[in-house]
Amino acid sequence: MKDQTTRDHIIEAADRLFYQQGFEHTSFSHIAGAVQISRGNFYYHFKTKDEILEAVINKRLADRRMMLGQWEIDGDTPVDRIQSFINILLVNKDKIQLYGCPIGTLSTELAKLNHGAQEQANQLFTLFRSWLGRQFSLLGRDRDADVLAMHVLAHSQGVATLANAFNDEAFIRQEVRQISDWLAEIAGHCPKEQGQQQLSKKEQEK
Amino acid sequence: MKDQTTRDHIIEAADRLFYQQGFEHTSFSHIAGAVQISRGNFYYHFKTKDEILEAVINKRLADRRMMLGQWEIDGDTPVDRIQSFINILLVNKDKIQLYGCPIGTLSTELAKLNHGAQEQANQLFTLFRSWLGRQFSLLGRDRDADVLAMHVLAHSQGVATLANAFNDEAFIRQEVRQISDWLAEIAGHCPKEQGQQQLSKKEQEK
DNA sequence: GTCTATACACGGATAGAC
DNA sequence: GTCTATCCGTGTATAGAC
Repeated sequence: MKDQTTRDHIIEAADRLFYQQGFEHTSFSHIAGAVQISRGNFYYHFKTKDEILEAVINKRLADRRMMLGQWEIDGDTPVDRIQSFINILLVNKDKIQLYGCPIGTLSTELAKLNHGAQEQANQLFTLFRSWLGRQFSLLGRDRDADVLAMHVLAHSQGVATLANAFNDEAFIRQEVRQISDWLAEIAGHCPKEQGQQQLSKKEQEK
Repeated sequence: MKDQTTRDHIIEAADRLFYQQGFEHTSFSHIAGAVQISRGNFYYHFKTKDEILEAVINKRLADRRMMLGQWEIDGDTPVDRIQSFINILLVNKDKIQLYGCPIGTLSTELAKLNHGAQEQANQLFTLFRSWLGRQFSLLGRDRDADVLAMHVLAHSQGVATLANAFNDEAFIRQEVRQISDWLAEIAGHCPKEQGQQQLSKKEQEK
C-alpha cells in the first residue's frame, strides 16, 4: 500500500501542478522536474498529456469518494454531513486563497479549452451534487433535494472564486457562517429532523 | 465615433477570444486571424501579449463602468439597480453556459498563471463590489453593505461556474429567483426603503 | 501601417541505447 | 524502467521591405 510506483508519483505531482498552475500551463518538463525523472522516461508511463489528465481526474474522484465516505461515518446526522462539506472552505482556506477550488477551476479551464475530458471532470461536481442531494433527502426535503444541493455547491464555488481573487480569509469565515445559519434554518423546518436527532448512529451504538 | 482603428479591432477580438478560449490558450495568430491582419503587423500595435491583456482589461473596465452608469439612470431604487446586476445572469445566460463569467474566469486564470495583471483584473471585481455596496448603503444597510455586496457577487460567481459546468439554463433561472426573493426580503427589512420608493428619480421629474 | 521573412525558445512526442 | 538525443510544430517576438 505504501510502495508508490513512479506512475503514482507522476499522477500525484501532476495533480498538484494542475491545481496550482492550471492544466495547460503545466508542461511535461514541470511534472518531470517535480518527480525527478527525465522527460523521455515520462512517455513510458503516459503516451499523451490527456492521459495524465484522465489519471489525475480519476485520482481526484477516488480521493473525494473516500472523503465523502468518511463523512458518512463521522457525521451523525445529514446536517452534520452537509456541514462537513461547507467546512472544506475553512479546512482548505489557505490553498483556496492561493489557487481556488481544484474542482471548479479545472472545470472552468477545460470548458474554455473545449477539452474532451470536460465531461469526466464534471463527474467530480456530480459526485458532490448527488451526495449532497441524498443528505437533503434524508432531511425530508426529497422534493427539492437537488435544488438545495446545487445551491450549496454554487455557494461554495462563488466563495472560492472571490476568496481566491481577493485573498480574503475573513470573507470565507463570514460566508461559511452565513451558509451554516441557512443550513440550520433549513433543518429546523424539516419534519424528519427534530425527532431523529437521537436516532443517530453513535447514539444507537450505546 | 464609428471609425474604429485597427488597434480597437485587435482589442475587441482579443477581448472576445480571451473570454471564449482563455488568455493563455489564445495566440497572436488567433487574434491576427480574427482581425484579418498579419502577425507582423500585430507588433506595430502591441509589443507584447501582456500589453494586449492590459488593453482588454481596460476596455472591460470602461464597458462595465458604462453599464453601471446606465443602471443608475434606469433604476429608480437601489433594489432595482441591484436587481439589474442579478439579471446579468439571465441576459447573458447563453454565453455564461458556454464560457462562464468573463470577469471570474479571467481572474481565476491569471491567479493560476501568477500573472502580474491579476491586480488590474481584480479591479473589475472591485468595481462591482463598490457599486453594489453603495446600493446597499442607500438601502440603509450601511453597516454591512460590503458584506452584502460580496455575498451577491459570490452568488453570481457560483451560479456562473456551475451553469458553465452543467450547461444548465433552468438552474440559472432557479438561482436568480432565489436571490431576487432574498433581495426583496432584505429590502423589506430596511428602514429607509419603504418611504423612499416615491422619491425615486423618475417620480421626481414629474 | 502593413506586409514577409525569420530567429529563437519551448512544448509535445518518438527512437533507440542502456 | 530509465535515460539521451532528436524531430516537429507552434508561440512569442524582431528585422526590414513596401
